[in-house]
Amino acid sequence: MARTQGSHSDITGPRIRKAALHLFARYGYAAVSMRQIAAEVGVQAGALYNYTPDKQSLLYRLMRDHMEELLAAQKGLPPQDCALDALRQFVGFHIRFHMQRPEEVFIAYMELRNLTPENFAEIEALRRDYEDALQGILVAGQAEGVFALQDAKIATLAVIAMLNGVMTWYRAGGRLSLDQVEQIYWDMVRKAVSA
Amino acid sequence: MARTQGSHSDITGPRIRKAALHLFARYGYAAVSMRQIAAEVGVQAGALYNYTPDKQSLLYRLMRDHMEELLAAQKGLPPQDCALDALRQFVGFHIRFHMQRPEEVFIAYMELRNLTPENFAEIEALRRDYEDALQGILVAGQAEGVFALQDAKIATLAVIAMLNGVMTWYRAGGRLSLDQVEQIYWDMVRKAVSA
DNA sequence: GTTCTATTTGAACGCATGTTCATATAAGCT
DNA sequence: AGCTTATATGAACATGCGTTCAAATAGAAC
Repeated sequence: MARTQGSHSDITGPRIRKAALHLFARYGYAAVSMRQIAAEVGVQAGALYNYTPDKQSLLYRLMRDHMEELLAAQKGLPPQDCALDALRQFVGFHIRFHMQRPEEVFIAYMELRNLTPENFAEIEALRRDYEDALQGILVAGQAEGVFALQDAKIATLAVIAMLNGVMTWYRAGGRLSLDQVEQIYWDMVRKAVSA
Repeated sequence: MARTQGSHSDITGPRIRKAALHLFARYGYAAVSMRQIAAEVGVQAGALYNYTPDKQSLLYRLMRDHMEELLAAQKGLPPQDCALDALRQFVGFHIRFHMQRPEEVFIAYMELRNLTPENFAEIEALRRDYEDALQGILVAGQAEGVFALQDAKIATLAVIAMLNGVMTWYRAGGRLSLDQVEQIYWDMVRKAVSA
C-alpha cells in the first residue's frame, strides 16, 4: 500500500528530520542507517528519498538550520548600553538557547567531521559569525576599560567552551534551576574577563 | 605468505593501536573499518584478531590507557602549599598533558557513546576521579578563603570545559607559544574562581 | 465515479561490514 | 637441518549499507 491515511509531504518531511535529529544525537551520524530513520517514522527506507537527496543532506540541513536559527536569535537581541550588560545578555541567551535544543547542539559540534568539505566550510562560517558577535562584545568592553583580556580571540573561545560545558551535565529538574545555572555561569564569566 | 620479515607480536600490536588511534581520531570510531586499520598497518584484517578480541576492545583500551595515564600523571604532581599554587599547577599540567596527546583526548570525549555500557561506566569512573582532583583543589581554596564559588561541582566542570577548549584551536607553531597559552588560561581561570 | 498525481512500497543493486578459520609460512630452538 | 610454534593470509560467512526504481495505491480535483 502507498500513501496511508493522513500521510502527506507536510507531515512526513518534518517527521523524518525529527527522527534523524534524535537518532544522530543518540548514536552518531555514522552509526545510524537510513533504514533506522525510516523505521522511526514508520515508513520504508526508499520513501526518505522523496524528502532528502541523500543522508549527508539530512545532516547538513539539520546543522545549517540550527546555526541559522542561533545566529538570527542572537542578532535579534536588544542592544545594550554597555559591554558588561551585553555580555550578561549574551551569556543568558547562549545558555537558554542551547538548553532548549540539546540535540541540535550536540550534533552541531560532534558531527562536523562527517560533513563533506563544502558543507563543513559553510557551517564553520556560521559558527565563526557567532563567535565574532561575542568577540565584539569583549573587545568593546576592553575599550571601555571594564574588561581585561590578554587575547580577545582566546577569551572568546574560552567563554564559549565554558558555557557549552553546561550541556554535558545539566538535566532539567535536577538540583539547580535554569536561573541558578545562568547566574552561576554569569558570575564566573564576568570575573574571568573583568579588569 | 605469513610472518614477513621482522614482523612480531611486539611490533604489530602497537602499530595496530597506533593506526586505530589515528583513524578513530580522524574519522570517528563508527566510520572506520577493521580493514582500514589493517591496511594502515600493512596487514590483512584477519590478523588484527591476534591482538584484539574485537573492534570495541580496540576503542576501549585506547580510552582506558589514556585515562589511566592521565590519572597517574596527575596523582604524581608535587604537593603544593596552597590551593592557588595547586590550581596553577593543575591548569599547567592539564593544558600540557592534553596538548601532547590531541588524538587520545579527542577520542576520549567524542567516542564515549560508542562504548558498551560496561566499558562506558569504567571510563566514566576514571573521568570522575580526575574531576574530583580538581574539585578538591577548589574546595580547599574555598576553605582558605582565596576562592569564591557558588557551586564547586559546576566550577570544576566549567574550568575543565574551558581548558579543553584549547584543543579545538591550538596548533603547534601558531601565533602563540605553549607558555603563552598556559599563561592566558591561567589568568582567566584564576580570576573566574577568585574571591 | 473517474482521472490524475503525489506518495509509498518492496525488491533489487553492488558493495562493505565485523568476524572466523583452515591453511601457509617464517622465525626460534635444538 | 628439522621441528615447533607464533603469526599472517585470504577466502568465506551472514548481515547490513545507501540508493534506485518500477509498480501500486490513496487522496484531490473534476
